[in-house]
Amino acid sequence: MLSTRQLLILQVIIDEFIQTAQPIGSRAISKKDEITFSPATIRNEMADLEDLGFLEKTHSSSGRIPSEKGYRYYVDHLLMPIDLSPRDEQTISGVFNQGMVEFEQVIQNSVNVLSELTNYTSIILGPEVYATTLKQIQIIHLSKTTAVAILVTNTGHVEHRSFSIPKEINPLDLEKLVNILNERLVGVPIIQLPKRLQIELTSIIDHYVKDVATAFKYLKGALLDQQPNNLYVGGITNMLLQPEFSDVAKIHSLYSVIEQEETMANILRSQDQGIHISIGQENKMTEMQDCSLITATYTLKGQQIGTIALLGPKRMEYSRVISLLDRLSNDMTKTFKNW
Amino acid sequence: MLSTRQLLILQVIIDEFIQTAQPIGSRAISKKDEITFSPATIRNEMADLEDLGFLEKTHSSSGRIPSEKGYRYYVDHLLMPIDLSPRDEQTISGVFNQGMVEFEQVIQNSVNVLSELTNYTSIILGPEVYATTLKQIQIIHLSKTTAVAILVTNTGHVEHRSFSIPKEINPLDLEKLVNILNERLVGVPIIQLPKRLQIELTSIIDHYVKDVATAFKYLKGALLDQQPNNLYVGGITNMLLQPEFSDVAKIHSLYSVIEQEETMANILRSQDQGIHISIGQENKMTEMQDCSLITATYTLKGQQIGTIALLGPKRMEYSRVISLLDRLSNDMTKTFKNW
DNA sequence: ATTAGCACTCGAAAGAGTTGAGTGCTAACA
DNA sequence: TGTTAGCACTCAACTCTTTCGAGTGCTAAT
Repeated sequence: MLSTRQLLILQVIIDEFIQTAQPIGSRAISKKDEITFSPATIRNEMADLEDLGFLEKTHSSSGRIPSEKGYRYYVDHLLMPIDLSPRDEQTISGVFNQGMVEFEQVIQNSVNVLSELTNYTSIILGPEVYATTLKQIQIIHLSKTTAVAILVTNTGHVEHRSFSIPKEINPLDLEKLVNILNERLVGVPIIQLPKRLQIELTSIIDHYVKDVATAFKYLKGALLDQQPNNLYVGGITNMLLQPEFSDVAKIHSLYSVIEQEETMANILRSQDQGIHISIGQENKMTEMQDCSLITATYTLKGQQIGTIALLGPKRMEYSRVISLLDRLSNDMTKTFKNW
Repeated sequence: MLSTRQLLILQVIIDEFIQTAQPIGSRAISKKDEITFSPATIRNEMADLEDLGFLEKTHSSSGRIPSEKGYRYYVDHLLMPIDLSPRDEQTISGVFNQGMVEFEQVIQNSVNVLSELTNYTSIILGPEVYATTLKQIQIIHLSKTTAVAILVTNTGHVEHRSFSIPKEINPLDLEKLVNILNERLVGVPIIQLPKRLQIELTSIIDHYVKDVATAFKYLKGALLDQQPNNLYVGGITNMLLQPEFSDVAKIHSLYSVIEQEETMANILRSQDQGIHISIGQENKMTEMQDCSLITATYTLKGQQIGTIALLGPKRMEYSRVISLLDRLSNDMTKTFKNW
């Protein structure tokens, strides 16, 4: 459908625009080494590319900038995977070779390295609760009337929640109860915990061990209203460096979406396995429609347990960013597998 | 030193400027109910106030804006404490009446309510380590080779850290070790932990229980490199709403300071007991010299254990903000005391 | 001591002119 | 027939001027 020459021109324009954020004119294109024809020819081709919807003008006599359709075509057909630069390679290796043994540490480091290397905003959705299972429940008494319940998952994640112990609860009952819970719930996926606690155990405990029923009622409250916040964001201020966000209003609306953890988590959660790119209007959130979002997933035992993403202007360095995300999601997957 | 009339004019100008962020002219001042004299008189007084350094002009024929000296005088002499508005009152009561039992919850809620009510950025330094003591150490095995060490403080704070268990370590030794540690270290202030671990125990363990020495060597590593991050920030994007920060460069430099948790923590840590106000250049960080920082401290057992702060433009609503901080720090102190 | 009056200042907004990087179109060329 | 040189045209960005008005300081009158 597009001639080789048109593809070449489209590629040059997008590559150049990604670097400069400025409209590209025919003369500038003709100066490129790989371009052997004159500005006039280029102008004709550009006019055609514009008619086809791949390019846009900012005003009637301006150079061209890529349209969203242009980016989409570029990403789908023109992008060739590049190897990571030695520097990127080294930085990432450095992070993953330091022998991290904690989930949050891996994620936190990944968020940091991503935003530092790219100057975009990186967002990582932590391991999904349905892939992690309960390792142990512990109760630790802080005082006569307060205690903290600690929940450890197989991924090394620790959730805790303090609660007050009503007078009518016997500390021994509480201990007994925790033992029962551990017996029955260890290995259960976190996501099933509320249900399991609610239905299965309530009846069992009512039957077998009447005396801990009251204790259970209180402990359940403490265990249930966990809402694990597993969204990690890095390099938010990087957006301020992008010329497309020199407008405070834009920044503000974008930040307000990122701040809505629930919304962002849902967006990342709904991503398919592998690498996925949303350009501009392809994003559902209107506030993100000046941006591109590139996501990759990482897995544990073949099951997708989380998503890493980069948010930047539409003129992102797609090929580099894709390589980075690919490398990072693999490294994460590998790291988790080794545990 | 200043006449009543001058004080009145200074007060009107600052009050007005706090609302509008626009220079105030003599005519506008004369329209105020409490002002009974003519613009010409006001102009004379304003010229005097400017000579004394309390007011500034943005250009030679503009109205006046308060200088930093002006704000300082206002804060020191003109501010009268006001009662919280019913709405503020209600919002804060709502937060503190919900029976929170967890340290982090209290702080997180306080940060949120502060930034929501004020539209400034709120920063809270969590309870200082020297005021919190160790409640318990726990080791939970995740797999044959990995475990997570959990550290609970008397404030209900939980720190955790995964580590891998080298082959040469006997799990039983590890357990024995944890028991020993708990026996000896419970009640020790967190800040002394590294020292205690390092010096006192190393020798004791070497003496008494040779077999756990190796285990200790590894566990120590896991316990020592905790750096509790106890800085909570809310409403960072609020700064974008202030007209004095319509410039992206300013925002960026300000954000970069706030992001340096260590720096911010040190600033908050060095605050005196009670409410303290730093206006503009009074702030040490150059990036914050367009801002005012108002801090209040909260206590546990009479000892100052943390700081809450509001960061905003120099034309902050000082009286309201002070009332809010005062109320909030009291509520926090009270809440912690009740536990 | 206060104020009315007036000349003066200066930023902000609006308009005019200039520049230059870009275009589209036409006609000549290989 | 595809390519290119040439040229008129467009428009944002910049600069320069003008106008406007909200403000001032100063002086003289009350």
